[in-house]
Order: sequence, then C-alpha cells, then structure tokens
Amino acid sequence: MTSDASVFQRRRPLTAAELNAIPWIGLLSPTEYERAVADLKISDASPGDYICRTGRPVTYWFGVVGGLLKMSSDNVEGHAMTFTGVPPGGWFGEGTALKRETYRYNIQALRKSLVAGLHVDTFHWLLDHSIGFNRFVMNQLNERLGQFIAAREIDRMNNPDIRVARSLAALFNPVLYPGVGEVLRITQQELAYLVGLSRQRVNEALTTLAEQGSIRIEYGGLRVLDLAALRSSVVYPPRPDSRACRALNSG
DNA sequence: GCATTAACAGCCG
DNA sequence: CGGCTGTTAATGC
Repeated sequence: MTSDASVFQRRRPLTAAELNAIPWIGLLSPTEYERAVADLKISDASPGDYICRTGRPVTYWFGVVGGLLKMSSDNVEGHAMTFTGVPPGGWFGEGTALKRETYRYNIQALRKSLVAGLHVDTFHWLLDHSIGFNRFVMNQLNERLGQFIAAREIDRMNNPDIRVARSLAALFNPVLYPGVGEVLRITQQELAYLVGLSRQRVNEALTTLAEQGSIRIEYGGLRVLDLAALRSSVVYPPRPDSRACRALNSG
C-alpha cells in the first residue's frame, strides 16, 4: 500500500447518495455533469492508508465522502507534522492539481473512510469549461487561506482548551466541509492526534467547552451548539484566586 | 503547575 | 466483544 493511486485500485461507480455528497456537482451544466460523473471514482480507505504522499506526481483531485482524513507533512527531522483533519465534504489538492506538480502533503485515513477522486485532466477540463466549477475552486482556495492563517494562530497558543476549541471550529467550517453538518464524527483520540495533545487533556477541554454550552459531547462525536463561541472562545473564567477576581468580589 | 503516559472500569454499538 | 469515554495515579519538564 504505497502508491498514490492505489486507493482507487478497487474503485466503483458512485451511488446517487454519494454524488449528492459532492458539493460542486450541482454547479455543473448537464454536459459538464455528465463528463465529471463519468470520471469520478470512489474507494474505501482503512485507517493508516495513504490517499496521497509528498513528492508523488499529482493524479487526482480528492474529496472526502465519509470518514476522516489527516493532512500532514514530514519536517526536516523526519517527524510528521499534522496540519489539519479533513472531514466529509472536504476537497483538497487543487493547488497541486492546478500546477500539475507533486503532492506537498501526506493524506492518511484516520478511520475507515470513503474517498472520491477526479482525475487531474478532468479537473482541468472543468476549469476550462465551467464557470460554476471555477467559482467553487476560487471560493475553496480563499476559504482555506483563512484556515491556514487561523492555524498559525492556533499553533502559537499554549492554552490547550483554546487550541481544542479553535481546531474544532475549523473542522466545523461549513464552506470547506459541508458534509459535516451539526455533528462531527470524531473520537477524542482522533482529535488528540489532530490537535497534538493527549486524549486525557482533550477530554478535559471538551468537558469545559460542553459546560460553557458551545458543544455537546456525544458518543463517537461532537455536536456544535455555538460555532461563533468556539471560534472566539476565551475559555477560562477568572481564576478564584486571581487578582481580578478578588477585586470583583471585594467591590 | 501543568501536561503526559499508563491503567482501569463502565458504557456503547 | 472491541472500541470509546471518563477518571485516577504516577512521572516528567
């Protein structure tokens, strides 16, 4: 299990439900739609499977139909550095596909997932013919730019509760990941891998967030109750022994 | 202090 | 039963 395209060695046609899970498919004209559907492939990925690897020539533009993927890169010391998770509805690799270069990240399945692929030639054909498709890709690039800038902020935070809150908010992004909806299927262990904390610490952060009403913890997943609060949360109330708190109480 | 690893019981699908 | 969750104890920076 090493080649990029091997994830599509056991591909099959998409069902109607899977087609509906592809956010850009409805933007195409009948002719464009026909061509896209004829080329789309889908395949299962097991935990640990690579969807694509750094340095391999681009063959597909990928999308998540179900499950959860992880985007990472190997740094100079050889350690893997996780950038983000990719939940259902997310499409990625357009930057590389545009330039027909080699993949710049590793994409791995965190759990059993359904991955769709559009061949890079069809990707370019759609760019050349479909205004709707162009709009989607442009919107996608723009939205992700915001995500990566936010990710830099997240990386510099040393407060684990806020790190978890912001990372969660990113995964609930309705533009980039329209397949997520209100409930994100993710285990606390998977979230720990993505955020770079221990499972126990993530559990504690989630409990705090749930107490504050921005999420609800469910078995094997999380329900968002207040996305804006997640994005901008200042998690800690004044500590009981802090100066500010004493000042408040003495007044 | 605070986060991490290790370990365990209880619960869910 | 296997995997997930919530909690505690011991250890390390």
